[in-house]
Amino acid sequence: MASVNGGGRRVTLREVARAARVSPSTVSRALAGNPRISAATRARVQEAMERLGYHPNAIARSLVTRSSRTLGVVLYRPADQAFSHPFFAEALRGVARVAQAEGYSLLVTTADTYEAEAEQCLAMLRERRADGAVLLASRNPDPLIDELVRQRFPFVVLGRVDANLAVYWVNNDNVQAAALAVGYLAELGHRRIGLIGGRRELTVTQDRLEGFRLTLQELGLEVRAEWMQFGEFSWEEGYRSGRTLLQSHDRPTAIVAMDDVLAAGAMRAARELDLRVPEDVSVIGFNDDPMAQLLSPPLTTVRIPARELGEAAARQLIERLSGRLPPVRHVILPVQLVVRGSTGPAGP
Amino acid sequence: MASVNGGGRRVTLREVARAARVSPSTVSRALAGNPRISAATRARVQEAMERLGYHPNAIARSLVTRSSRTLGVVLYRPADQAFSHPFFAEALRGVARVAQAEGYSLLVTTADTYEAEAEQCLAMLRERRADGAVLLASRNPDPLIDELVRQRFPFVVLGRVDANLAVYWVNNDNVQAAALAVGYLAELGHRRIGLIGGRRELTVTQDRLEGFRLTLQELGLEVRAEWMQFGEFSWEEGYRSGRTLLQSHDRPTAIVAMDDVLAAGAMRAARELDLRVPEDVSVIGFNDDPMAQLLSPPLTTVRIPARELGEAAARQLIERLSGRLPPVRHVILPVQLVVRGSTGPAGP
DNA sequence: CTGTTAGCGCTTTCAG
DNA sequence: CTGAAAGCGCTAACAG
Repeated sequence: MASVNGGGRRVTLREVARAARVSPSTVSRALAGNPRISAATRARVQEAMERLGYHPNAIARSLVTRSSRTLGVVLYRPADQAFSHPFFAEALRGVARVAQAEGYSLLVTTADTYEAEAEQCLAMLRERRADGAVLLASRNPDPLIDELVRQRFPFVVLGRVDANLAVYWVNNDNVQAAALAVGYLAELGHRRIGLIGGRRELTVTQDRLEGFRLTLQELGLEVRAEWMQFGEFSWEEGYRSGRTLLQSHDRPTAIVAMDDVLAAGAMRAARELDLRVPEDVSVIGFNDDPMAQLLSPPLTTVRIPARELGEAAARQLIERLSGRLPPVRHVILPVQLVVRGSTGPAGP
Repeated sequence: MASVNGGGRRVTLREVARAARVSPSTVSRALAGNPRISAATRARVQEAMERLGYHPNAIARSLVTRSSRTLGVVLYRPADQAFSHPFFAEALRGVARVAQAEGYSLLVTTADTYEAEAEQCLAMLRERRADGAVLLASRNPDPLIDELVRQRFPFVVLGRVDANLAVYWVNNDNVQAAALAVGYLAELGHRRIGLIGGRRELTVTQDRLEGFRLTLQELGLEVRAEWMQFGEFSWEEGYRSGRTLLQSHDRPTAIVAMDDVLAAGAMRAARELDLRVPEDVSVIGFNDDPMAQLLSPPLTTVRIPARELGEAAARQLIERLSGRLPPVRHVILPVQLVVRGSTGPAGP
């Protein structure tokens, strides 16, 4: 952490050049590690840089290279709780890790509405603040994605995208993930299975819903509208939905919650209604948030590799930016059923 | 989301000027809302900008204004779990909200070690990628803070800072917060009180530890080294520490965990050892993470206003950057005891 | 191997 | 009220 220049004026490349008695371009080359430069001059330049406490101005460099080496991250936050949601936090961590390893910075945008979010994301790219973007979710339809495609901005989506669009995305098979959950509950003997879902415009909700319905139908089980509730990905919504499902006369014996946070809310609702988990009602979540094992009973869940998804997204985006178009445009990561204590055999 | 220019080349201010038959400076003035410009020309320029789909290049602007209108956020992450920790997530959300409202972007850095974190933070500022930084935690001693002061970079710390340094910070009174927790447990009749703390180099740990000890001494209660455990702010550490404390022969009847995540781990340890909470052991946490109310029993905790702290930090930094030095350099936000089910009277 | 010459796209005096 | 000129700090041909 050695430093020299004490606060005020910054040292410029020009001054280093003067001090080292070379031209600016030579300093620039030394900076870039250009091999076409003699060991002697390189040393002189190095010495001058250190003596003067020089640090290159990234803004100036960006202006000429037309690259900020910055990745924009867009958090869709319909409920104004994006950072706090464990899934997004983990995904973000994955993005951050890869970005950092590749020498990229992260510019994070947030907004209160989808429209504002979209506008900010576009502004970030148009104004050259970021070289590309990773969208931490997708909806269907998604005007932002259409616009990004039209403007030919580089971006990667964490989620599903209309197959007609030539867009990079990373995802897990959410249809199959939901099938896994339903299949497991059916194996345990459950025949009345309820659902607590996220916002219907999100592709993740749509896909898991499809997996849910298809599997119920395949197994010859009932798909009842009043056993399905949708809302924000918050525990309050899970709680509200849980109460609704569990208070109905003909209540389900098992609940598939599309998110561990929703599942936690549902479990709380069950407790308040004096229903035991899993004896009276089984609950299964998605994600395998760290919190899942801390609930009592510990939550059975379909593990979604959030961090890995974020890492894969960042990696794809960076490869795309560096011109190496990866051979595949899509990455699908596997999910895994994690059985814990919140699920059990159906009652008689 | 209207757009014209289709992907490739970007429209520059110069081209707008040409199209509107004015000079570049006039376009620049129109952009800045400069009043010294006639309504007619302004309209012509506006029209040209829209017709060509012009968007100013933030990088070029930054180069000349010497400001990126970007705030750097530094996440200290000794345990490589910063994003995922509810407290940091909430604080970050507060920072993001204010930044966005004031037209600032957020550049987030992460690293695996404290040293790397510090280096990246300095680089961010030296290279002019960010105008200032908010540090989401503080340690004592903290070489990064010393260096930032020496380099006269604008920054705000969320935490306590050596009183000799003229540094902006926002914090809560952690000594008092811990006193609140211990006082409450003592009121319930507990006389053997254990502690699960975070890393000892963090000021938050140091302050809460001081409040813990002082209050025990004032109340004439024992301060036993073997009743105090320290580690990362992770539930695994809370679990490990909880087991250690609760397995000792002469175990405490109450535990102060310096963080809800630690408390959750401790409660899990209690459950595994067949100790009931709160009948056999009371547990109290800090923060009031959303998760706190989902645990069973719901967690008693000292609420720390994480989001408000983040907001205050961002606000201070922005005021500092805009030259309006706020009258106070420090902000202290109040905490609040939230009593739930994890604490109860001491056994006989 | 090194220097010279032009900019990157914008803002900002300074004249008019 | 508007334009001309001069950079912000750096990189990148193109010569030598």
